[in-house]
Amino acid sequence: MATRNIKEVAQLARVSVGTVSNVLNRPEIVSPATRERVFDAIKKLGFVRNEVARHLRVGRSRTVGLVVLDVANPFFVDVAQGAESVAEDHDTMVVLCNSAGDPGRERRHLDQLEQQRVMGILITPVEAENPWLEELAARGTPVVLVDSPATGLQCSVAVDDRLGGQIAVAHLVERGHRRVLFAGGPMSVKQVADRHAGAEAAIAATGGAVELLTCTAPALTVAGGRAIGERVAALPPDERPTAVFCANDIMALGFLQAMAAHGLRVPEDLAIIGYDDIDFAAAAAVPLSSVRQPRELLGRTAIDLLLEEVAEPEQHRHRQVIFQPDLVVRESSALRRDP
Amino acid sequence: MATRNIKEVAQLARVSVGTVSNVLNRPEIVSPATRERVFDAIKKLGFVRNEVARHLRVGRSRTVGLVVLDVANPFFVDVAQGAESVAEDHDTMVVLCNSAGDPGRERRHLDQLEQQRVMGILITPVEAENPWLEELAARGTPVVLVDSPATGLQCSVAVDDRLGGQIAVAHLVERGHRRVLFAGGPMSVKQVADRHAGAEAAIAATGGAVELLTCTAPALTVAGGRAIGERVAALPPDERPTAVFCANDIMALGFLQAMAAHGLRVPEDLAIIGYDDIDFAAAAAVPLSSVRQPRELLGRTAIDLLLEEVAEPEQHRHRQVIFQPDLVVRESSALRRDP
DNA sequence: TCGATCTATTGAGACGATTCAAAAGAATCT
DNA sequence: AGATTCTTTTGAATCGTCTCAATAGATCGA
Repeated sequence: MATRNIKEVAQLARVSVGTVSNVLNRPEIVSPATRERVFDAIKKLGFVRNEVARHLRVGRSRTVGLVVLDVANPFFVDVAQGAESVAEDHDTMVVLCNSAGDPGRERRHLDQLEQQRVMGILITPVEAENPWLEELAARGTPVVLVDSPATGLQCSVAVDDRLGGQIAVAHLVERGHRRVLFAGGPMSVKQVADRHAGAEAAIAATGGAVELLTCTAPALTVAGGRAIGERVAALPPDERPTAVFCANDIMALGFLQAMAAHGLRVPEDLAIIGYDDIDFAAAAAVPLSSVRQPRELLGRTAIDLLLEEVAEPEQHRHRQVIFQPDLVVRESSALRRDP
Repeated sequence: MATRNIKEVAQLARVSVGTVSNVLNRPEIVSPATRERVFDAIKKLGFVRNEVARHLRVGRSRTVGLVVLDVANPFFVDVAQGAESVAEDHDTMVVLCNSAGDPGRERRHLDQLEQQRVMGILITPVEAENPWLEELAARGTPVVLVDSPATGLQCSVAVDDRLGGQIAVAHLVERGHRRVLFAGGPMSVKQVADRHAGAEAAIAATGGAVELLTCTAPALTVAGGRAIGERVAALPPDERPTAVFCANDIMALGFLQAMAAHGLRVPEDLAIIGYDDIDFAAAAAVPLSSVRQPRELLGRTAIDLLLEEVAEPEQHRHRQVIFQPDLVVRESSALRRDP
């Protein structure tokens, strides 16, 4: 009930409010005796500094917003943890927002964050083209794109998704598969489109020897993967692909569930490879092959770029950082088959 | 760079700041003509309301903090989603903070949230006894305990963990196991202690026919579960338990990995049951039996209680809501064995 | 003892929005 | 027209903290 303010502390310690503020912010310029007196008063009253007022006055916030596509996807949790580990060292708070792939929710979160005058925003945008984001940046909130390459107007941190798609499918081709399915989500999601493009490139390199099917779910979720799995299981065996490349691991887990439910064996009847290499991939019914991304590093780098921009807004040059993915082969795609 | 304020808008629209504020907050009392003029000015300037100043003046925040034990545990992600779904309807933001089971981190998050003068805090505390939390509440920030029963001084939402532990172990006993291991974490975590107590109760009910071993890891993580699994695998077969009850699902997944790594079959050599029934449990190498908790409901109820307290602080009576867990039997404990 | 320096403390504006009593303007009635 | 009521608009005060120029007090040298 009783939220004390600096004035009450000043009164009790018999000093001016300016002195209390000094004790809080530059204790070294205050004489030890008064400092002690002020600390006592603070403790006695249970005074807690009002960061809202401070922020209003100082004009600079100590929180950054992180807007992710799906908090239920451990990939983003790891990205968030990477970001938070750096933020912590800078006495900064990361607030995690979930757009859940919905542009409306994303927009609402961005509005809120801008209204709160956060120090900056890290975001994995729902849609590649986002004029709203550029306006936001133009109005003065630094934005760093995460897991999505920027066009030069902003900083970004990403992993080469095209390359990732390529090494995934090249691996399946190398294992002897001649009929490969890409199980993805909305192509409007840049990551999906890029991974698909990589897959196509790998197929093209075979000179027509391998066929690529494409099937998309409304969202990159366990349910989405399961739904595609159901459709595949329903196909006559000779039309069925022998391998599937899922746009991410949680879809792959869903796909795997569908296979199990229909008695199809992985990798004997059908090989699976996912994307992200989340921890649960290794613990799946059949340990999943996957394309690994440096998840925490992604988050750490993103906030590094942001802090850099905030520290020196004038001489800051936007940068696009790109990491390389790599392949992790596990049981789900380990089998070599004769074409 | 250019963050406009209400004054600039007022200037451009040739009205007073009071009128701009009215347009923003009670547009109906402003004449249509001026309202239009103000909206135009807002759009032209790209004005975005400064929520910080607003909050300072109004004294009430539109954000609540949610401090969880482990964001990497999908259980808490689901709780968070439940909370957020309700918050959204009240135009409120949920900021998710991860204590990662560390009292220091928890404390720092609480400090920050209090300094930000959040509307309230939902928390799964690291330690059962937490005087700090009570002081915080006494100073005026409403607190609701999540997944941890309160003593009456606060609101809380929990699931009966003792009952959960009991039904889990009773199920194993019923399946014929006579040597059961409880794989837990620090007993200072209330949930762990309660589930363990439930397990003991189920054992006691057998009148000495069944033996309970207990083994704890430093944290309720995949790695923790794997570590305990390693130790179990290293035991001579006749000393090995035939069933294990893990304090949560992610530990169970780790335990399962260790079994697979050492060629022990589940459930033939050893049955496993977890806790939480996270989505990944059903998708595990061997689909996991688990004790299900109403995860989203937990989050929704918690924020309901908080909003209730905030709405009517005077006549609010603290309440302790308790839900019942239930058993989900899957392959990992399906086998009946002869004692 | 009187300045000159240096150190500690003070207190009056900001910061940007909201509120509300009061003023101004419009509309209605006699 | 003048009085009365109703509708709009105004602008000063406020929220809690920080900043910084100004002041007070202490220390030192001559």
